[in-house]
Amino acid sequence: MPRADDVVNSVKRMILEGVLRPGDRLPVEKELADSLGVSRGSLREGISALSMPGVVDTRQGDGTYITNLDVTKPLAPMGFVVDLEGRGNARHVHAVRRIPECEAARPAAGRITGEALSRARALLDEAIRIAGEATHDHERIIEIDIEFHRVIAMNSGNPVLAGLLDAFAGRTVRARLWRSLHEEGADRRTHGEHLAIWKALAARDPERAWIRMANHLMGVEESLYGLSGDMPPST
Amino acid sequence: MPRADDVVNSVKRMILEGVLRPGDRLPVEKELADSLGVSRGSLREGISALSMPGVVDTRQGDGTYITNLDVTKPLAPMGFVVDLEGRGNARHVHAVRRIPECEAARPAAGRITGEALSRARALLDEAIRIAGEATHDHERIIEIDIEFHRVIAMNSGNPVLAGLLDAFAGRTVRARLWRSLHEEGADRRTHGEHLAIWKALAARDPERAWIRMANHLMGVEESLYGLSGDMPPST
DNA sequence: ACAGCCACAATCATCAGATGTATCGGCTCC
DNA sequence: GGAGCCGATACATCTGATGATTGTGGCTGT
Repeated sequence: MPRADDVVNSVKRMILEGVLRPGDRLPVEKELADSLGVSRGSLREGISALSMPGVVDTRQGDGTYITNLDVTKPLAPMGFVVDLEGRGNARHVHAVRRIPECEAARPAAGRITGEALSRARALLDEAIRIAGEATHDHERIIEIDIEFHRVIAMNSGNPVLAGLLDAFAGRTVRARLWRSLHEEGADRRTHGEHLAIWKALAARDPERAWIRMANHLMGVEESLYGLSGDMPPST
Repeated sequence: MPRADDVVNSVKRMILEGVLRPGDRLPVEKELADSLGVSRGSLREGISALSMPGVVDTRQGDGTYITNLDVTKPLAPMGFVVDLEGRGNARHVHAVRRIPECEAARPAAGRITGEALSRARALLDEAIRIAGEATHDHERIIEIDIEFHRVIAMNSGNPVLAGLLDAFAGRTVRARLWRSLHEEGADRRTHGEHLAIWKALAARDPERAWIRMANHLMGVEESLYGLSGDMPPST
């Protein structure tokens, strides 16, 4: 077994046994390397592997710390695979995305904060303003779209759900989606659908929010692929 | 930005752009390091980080290869976090899992093959047989449970959905969560619920399959965490 | 006494070079 | 033609040195 894997397992075990706890700082590289019987290079490889799924966080000049472990972090690397999957299976990816996205909108209607509601509204206002401008900042529209959906996901009350949506509706997937969408000049229609979702949230109406969200995403899918009775799991 | 992150991003980009494809071998360390303008040490840190979520696989004396990327691999580290933080996070994971699982059951009812149906039935028969035995092979029961759900997911018609469920309901994430369940002797109740799902599938009744599946998973969640009106996104 | 600036020490980041070890593929010998 | 040897190749690991960044504690000026 590679030395770096030893490091990974050792640190994991130390965390499981409570020797290291969230927020703790790991021993200095040299010291930890010696105590594990590996060189600094191998140690750093192991630590690097642990930092990918967000188990540890290392800051130059300061030290390496155990993060506040939560299930959301390991979801991030999944976004890459989803992006990749989107090259050949975009339709399937969108069909899957629709499911949790709708389920997030439902509880969000019941528990979204006034602040988040305002923020969502501000985003929509900015979007329609940009759509009316001559420059038509495409990138910014995508940013807003992502952020709008993220606000909803984060108010669903389930961090895992929010993380999953981050992975499935990340930048790459969304960019591909908007490229074709924009060509049809669908900006305004999209804005209308977003607004309908916002109103349902503001009205604290879960069922309405669910329907508006489902309608929105279904519309997007149809304008991309047409209406094929093939495989999409119906909702 | 740390050099190792450069490596990670560069390799990721090369994969996304199709320069590197699953199964391909990466250039030799020295060569790749030079082309990215980093030292071998930094390169290895980056590669090490990529190997944790299973993006690449490196074999001594041979080379480093791009793996067959699927959504399951990046989620493997999540098992660790679930083990660690336990209840709080696990509940969220389960709540999220329920959503796509139910949505997979629906279309599966309409398109599942006779062969898959037979296989699912055989699994259930084996489960009830084992439950009746004195030895009571828990591990095998868990295997069967995973496989039963997998058969359904694979017949949903959406490979991405099947992958997602593999990730969320696969061995790494689920093993420990379900051990306690089976220790309570809930095997028989679980079997009854599974059978109800199977009957709905055999009857080609999507709505019935959805309900049976939702009922099943909800029951599991309740026996694990109790009925808390807290956060689970309602379905 | 307090605020702001500065130098120092601790710590991670990165590099270069050397040596060990596993794998694969071709060659030899039977 | 097949089994076994052998060398080229590639990763694995260590050592030692140097750069970059951060946090801290002391110093200074008001």
